[in-house]
Amino acid sequence: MKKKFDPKEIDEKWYKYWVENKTFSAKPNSKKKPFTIVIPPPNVTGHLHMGHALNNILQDTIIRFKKLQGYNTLWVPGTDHGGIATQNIVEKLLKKNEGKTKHDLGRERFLQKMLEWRIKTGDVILDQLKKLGCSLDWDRVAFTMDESRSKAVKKAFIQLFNKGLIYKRKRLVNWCSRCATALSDIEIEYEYEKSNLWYIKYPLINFKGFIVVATTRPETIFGDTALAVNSEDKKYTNLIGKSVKIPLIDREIKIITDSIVDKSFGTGVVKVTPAHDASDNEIARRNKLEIVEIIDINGKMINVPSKYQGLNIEEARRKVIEDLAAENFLVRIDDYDHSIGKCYRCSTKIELLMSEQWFLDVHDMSKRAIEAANNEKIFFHPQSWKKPYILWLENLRDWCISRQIWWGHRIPVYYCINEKDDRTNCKPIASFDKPKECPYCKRKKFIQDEDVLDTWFSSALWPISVFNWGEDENDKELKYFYPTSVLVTGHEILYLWVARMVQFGIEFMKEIPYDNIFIHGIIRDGHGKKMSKSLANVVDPLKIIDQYGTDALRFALAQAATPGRDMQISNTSFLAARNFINKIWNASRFVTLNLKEVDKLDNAIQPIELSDKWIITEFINSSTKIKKAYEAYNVDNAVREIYDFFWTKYCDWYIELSKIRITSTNLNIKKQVLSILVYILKSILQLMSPIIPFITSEIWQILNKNEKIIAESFLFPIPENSYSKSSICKMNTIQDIIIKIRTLRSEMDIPPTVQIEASFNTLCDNDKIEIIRENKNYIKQLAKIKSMQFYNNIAKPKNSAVIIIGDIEIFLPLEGFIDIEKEKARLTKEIIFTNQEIEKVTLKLNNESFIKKAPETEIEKTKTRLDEAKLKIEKINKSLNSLI
RNA sequence: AGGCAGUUAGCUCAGAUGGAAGAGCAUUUCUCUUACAAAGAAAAGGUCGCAGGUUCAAAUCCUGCACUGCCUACCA
Repeated sequence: MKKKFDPKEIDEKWYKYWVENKTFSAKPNSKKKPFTIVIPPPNVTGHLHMGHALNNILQDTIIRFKKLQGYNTLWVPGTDHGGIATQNIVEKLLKKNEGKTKHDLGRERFLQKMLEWRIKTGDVILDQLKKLGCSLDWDRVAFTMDESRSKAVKKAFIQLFNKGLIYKRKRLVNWCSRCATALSDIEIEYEYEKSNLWYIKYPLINFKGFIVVATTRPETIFGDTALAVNSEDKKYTNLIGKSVKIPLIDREIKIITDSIVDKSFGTGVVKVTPAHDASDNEIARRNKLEIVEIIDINGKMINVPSKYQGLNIEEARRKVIEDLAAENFLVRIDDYDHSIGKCYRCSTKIELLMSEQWFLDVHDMSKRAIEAANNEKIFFHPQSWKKPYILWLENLRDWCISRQIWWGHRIPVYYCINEKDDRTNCKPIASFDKPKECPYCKRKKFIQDEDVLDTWFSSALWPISVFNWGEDENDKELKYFYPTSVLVTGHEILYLWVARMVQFGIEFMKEIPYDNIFIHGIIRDGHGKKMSKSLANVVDPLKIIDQYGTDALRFALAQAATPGRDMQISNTSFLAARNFINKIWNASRFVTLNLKEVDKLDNAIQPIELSDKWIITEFINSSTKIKKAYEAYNVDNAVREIYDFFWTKYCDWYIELSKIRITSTNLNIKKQVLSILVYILKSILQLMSPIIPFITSEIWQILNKNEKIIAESFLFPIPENSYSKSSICKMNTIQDIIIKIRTLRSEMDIPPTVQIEASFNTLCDNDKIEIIRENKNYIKQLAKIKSMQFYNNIAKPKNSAVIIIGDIEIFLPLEGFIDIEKEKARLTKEIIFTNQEIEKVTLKLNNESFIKKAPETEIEKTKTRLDEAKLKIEKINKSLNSLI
């Protein structure tokens, strides 16, 4: 083994091996249970960021662990075409490079450009996933717009269409004028913005005076079709049913009532603009109001006086305010902050406007998706996400699935057209290809709907489309691998994606797409800020890999990933992880170096000494915890347990103690301890391998030479432990003594190189002293003790320090080192500390209720504490007296 | 406005079923002891956000409050 661990070389070597040997390819096998994950497909434009790294490392860890357990595991890779986001990028490039817009090229040539670009840029992110070590089955790379996935989309659409669940209707939709497309409700991000409330007079008709309305959107007065007040608002009771004139245009509208109106906001009067506001639209529906559109899809004013016609919203607002003020309609302007919807892809302000769009009726699907969670067919990890999921589904409105962009799955709906190329009145037809003949009018000419589907429509089909549902519903692979086992995702796409997959899974497969939903947190930087390009606080995982190695990155992320909690991650986390990886390397090096000197090891382990039994017992306990943690997707707990066991138990104690036998000239003794060193190392390597596959693969291979690689091995069974509790107890006694001697040495400034003597004194021999006698080599080795003597009831030798453990006194004669004053101070401190303990425990024991109500074991424990403390005080006092 | 999470050592975080406060990093002191100075040994550091309550016993359970973050929402 090399002295220095070089991750780069090892990472590359092992990934290449896995790919070449198809280590992670899976086929249906009726004799084995499947465990399946489909990757949340990253966008084709994507570059690996920390969020991806975390998400995929967690998936990889889970799937690798399941493989060790003997499951037929499959992890399906793929990418998403990414709709608007991707089109935006290519549009920008087109503008920059050729100065053209997509319209200059036309739909077909623009799509051609997109495809060219896609081929050129390729699936960069998939290559980056390889760098992370992801155990994906690379023979199955899927893309949401490839042939099979496209078939699935069409098939799903047609089925829903024919069921009457997809319909086209003119409705109020969220509109991004920059992307020139409709967006679904959840594609909007709200941001607080400083704005104003403008108070505008609406003159009453047939009466004197006016009514004042507060609004954030003065430019929309042209679209008002009513004013609304709350019927319980006494201020306005006598105005209900009266009419007012809209300022600047003098159109007449009525004052109506609606319960939605908040008496206490503004003046308690709402101007109702049904074409451009969601709640106003509701009011209009309830009150059968007219709808006047005044903003078009380009964000320009329409149906307004010519001086405003064609202005954009900002301009129109400025002008309207100016004119209102000039004509004395403006009463007051208040500062007002409110949240404004913005496009989640380009941050343009969203306009609400009337537009004809395709909608999917989600009523029944939502109901079934809610049932699945309520009936515990789907488990959330952590559970707290179940409620938001259900709440969201309960309030879900029909999904606007059409987008007015070009990049995506074109809606497979065809309209028959007449000789003049105008649409006929025949019902549109949904079909895979252009129909041959209209079933209604027998015409043979058709045009296809111009719109494409929301990206998330194809994403929602992902768990079934990757198994070729589009081509064959009875596909062998679909039958075997679906439903998948777990979905691993961040909470930001719970609604956008997860809930919809459940809906579609139940709709098309009659079965949920996965049994478990594992939701992890978002990664923040060292200061708790969300990582974003604008804040320039993005940490590039590839850079971390470069700096510290892939395993270090993986380890740090896995450790931070407490389910459902956002996490801060900074350079020190990676540094600490790198140090641990390094520790694994060095400890393994110690084992392999010594292995060289013996020819062959027996496979069977022979625990002989206390430390052997102890480490095996500790390993059994730890490995049980680690497995449990993996099973529950608590990867962070697994990491912690691994870290603790390996570093503080295996390295700090067992390896150190093993050196006594390792250096023995008796080869059998050496082999005996080596067999256990190797056994534990191999076992813990297996348990580590899901998190840090590279270094564990390498060391495993060095230890095993011609055996199967670690990724293809099966977890060792947990050995039986007949010596469990006592070995831990005994070892703890020894450790306690060693630590206390070390502490004393440190306090007395005795250099580590100086060996000292120790006398153990008791009133009578007991179990403890027996254990110490049996394992005195351990104390000698780790506490640097030259020789140990055992006495019954002797006085403290002169110039010696004392350590008290139960009824045992350890005298350390420290000629030349001991500083009497220092020792006095030390013992006095001990006394104070112990007295506090006595006080606390006595108080507890004097409490009658405690004696009466606490369980027996607890009382016993407390009594023992008191006895020990009293004994200790007595002995310390004796020592202190002898010092004087 | 509602919902959900968080508040534990200087920093980042662990702490099922209530029974003596834990880790890593940073700090201090020793040590190149034959795997490892990216290390070893040791020390210091906490009225577990605040206020009540339940209990013999609360970081842990309950209630209220404060602050932070996220999500949802029709406040014009």
